[in-house]
Amino acid sequence: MIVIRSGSTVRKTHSCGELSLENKGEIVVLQGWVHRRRDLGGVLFIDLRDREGITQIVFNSQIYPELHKKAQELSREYVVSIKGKVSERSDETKNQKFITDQIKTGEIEIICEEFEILNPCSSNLPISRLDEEGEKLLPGEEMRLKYRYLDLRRKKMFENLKLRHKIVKVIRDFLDREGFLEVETPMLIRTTPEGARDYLVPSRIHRGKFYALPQSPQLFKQLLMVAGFEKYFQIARCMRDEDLRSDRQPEFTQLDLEMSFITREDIFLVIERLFQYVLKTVLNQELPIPFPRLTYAESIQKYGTDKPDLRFGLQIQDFADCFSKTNFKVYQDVLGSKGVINGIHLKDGAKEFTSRSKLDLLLEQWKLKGVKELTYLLWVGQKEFRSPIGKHVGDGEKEKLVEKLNPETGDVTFLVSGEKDRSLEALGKLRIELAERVSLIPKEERKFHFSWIVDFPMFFWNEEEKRLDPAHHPFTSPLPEDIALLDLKPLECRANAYDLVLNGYEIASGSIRIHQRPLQEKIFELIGLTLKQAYEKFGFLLDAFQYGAPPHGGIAPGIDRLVMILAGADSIREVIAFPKNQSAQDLMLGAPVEVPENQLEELALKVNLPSR
RNA sequence: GGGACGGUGGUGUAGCCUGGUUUAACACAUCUGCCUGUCACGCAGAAGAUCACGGGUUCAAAUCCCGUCCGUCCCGCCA
Repeated sequence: MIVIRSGSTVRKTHSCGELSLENKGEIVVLQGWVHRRRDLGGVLFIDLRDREGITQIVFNSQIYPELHKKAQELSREYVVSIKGKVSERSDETKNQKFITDQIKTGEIEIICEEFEILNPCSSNLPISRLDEEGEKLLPGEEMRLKYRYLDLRRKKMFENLKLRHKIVKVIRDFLDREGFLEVETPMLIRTTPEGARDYLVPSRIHRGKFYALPQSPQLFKQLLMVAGFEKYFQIARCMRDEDLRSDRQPEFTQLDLEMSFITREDIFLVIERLFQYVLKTVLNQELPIPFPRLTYAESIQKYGTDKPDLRFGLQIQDFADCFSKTNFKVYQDVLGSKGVINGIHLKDGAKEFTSRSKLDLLLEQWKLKGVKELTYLLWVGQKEFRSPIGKHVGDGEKEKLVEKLNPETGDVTFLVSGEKDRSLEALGKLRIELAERVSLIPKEERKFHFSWIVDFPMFFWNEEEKRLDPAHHPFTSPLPEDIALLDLKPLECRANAYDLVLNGYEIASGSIRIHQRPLQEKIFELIGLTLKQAYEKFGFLLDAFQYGAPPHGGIAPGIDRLVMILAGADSIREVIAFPKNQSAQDLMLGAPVEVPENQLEELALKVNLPSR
């Protein structure tokens, strides 16, 4: 017989995380999931779980034989309503695991007097262990995503999303107090020529035409500045149809923020204070401000990337001076052709690279990655090293190396020679690999190193299209002192743009915008948009600029990455309730999916798949 | 689009290099029985896998080779 219930007639009086000795003797009702059962024959223990915690329920055959018999039915993940008396556990049977500052349920148990099964659960659960101890037994991500509602029952996932909620709430509280106004901007907008691929939405009313989903609310927030809102923010969803990574999803959330009548210093200060407040409120951690600043050029030179992980040193050093008079043909040629010799000195590297064969293996691996110019010096004394290029290094160079590095036995120096950008990029990646291999980044210890990267170049050269591309976006203003370079050497012109970097992740990007029409027109021209094209695409912005646009600028921190780092997770999927897999599918819903012919007809669309 | 790694009962892994002594092993989950103080309960037992798919090599393929599909990570891409 199927019993249809609209729900139990009784309501829970407490959560599974709040009872303690203070409630001793009370009759309570708990409702939740059967987390685990321990059947000892005459006595049956049920761990009842809800989002707040776990409380032990006891069925005793001597006290309530009928109830004890009926309770045999209870199995994992059954949803039940339990009525019973809060009872103190004897000292030996108290569970210390559930006696903490926040939780006291290990002190007590519920002697069940009545229960109701609100819903049973199939015995073949695709995720067999939902407890914390079972984390190593978790199924692969495919399973977890397909049965996401089960995966989300796990404490870790709930905590991650709770942390996310708190962070977003604290951000809203802070910005509200600072006088920011949250404004919603449209999701159905117009496709833009620049940037990432757009997600398109066909229009039924205007057949053959399409909306695009926003890649960011960029233009709207600038227009809100023109409208005089002065301080705007939004927790905004953004969509970009590009390939995924562990820190990139096709739809993601940004704290979008913009201010008028300010300089970048005002942006820095408000963001620094915001993150200081977030860390204090959410993790009770002190965050010193101001954050360190690096120019883009410095960051590339010292760390080989524009998002350096500052939790450890291992800076890249320039070794050109050591080899300026070398007889080694390879290095002569490199230095003679505007090349560079850079390197990283790893103290006590021999504790990881215990033999030359391990170092040779590393060289092999990097050769496969396309970095042939990597070599090493393994120091076997304060003045002696073993190296594949050992016989090419003369006494003069050796002296300079010793003077520069002051090495000790066991140190390893890694050198990469060649074209500047490529070799620095390689060393930047090597730096991360070395730090991981010698454990310079302690995982348990939550360290958060924020830094600003400033003075980005205005443009990069796009070799395929033979034109300048904006490094940030086309509404970014140049540094005032570099405006003159726009005409002369645009590639040397620096932008008034900045990134915020946290532990090696870019977590925010922003700029002071252009607010004057002639300059905006000039930038469009430089990136290869004719005035006519610019008007077609961005006429509304150029129009707006002629009606009194205030100077303005902003920034957009990525919420998913921020929460991921604060949660100590290694993928943003761990902090998104319903994420997509790497091929951008929702495995739970089975999206994307074909649509019925009549739906396409209404939109005047025809699917034309290439045959293969 | 490219590269690396992986796909073995419901779930996670071992076995694969070096083909046959494996009736495909282990843990978790499931089912049955026993058990009154467990808390990742314990004990005894049972059921459950054409080893992702297709082809090839071989007397013999989970194991070697080729192709396809799927997953994760990375490169490209992400103003």
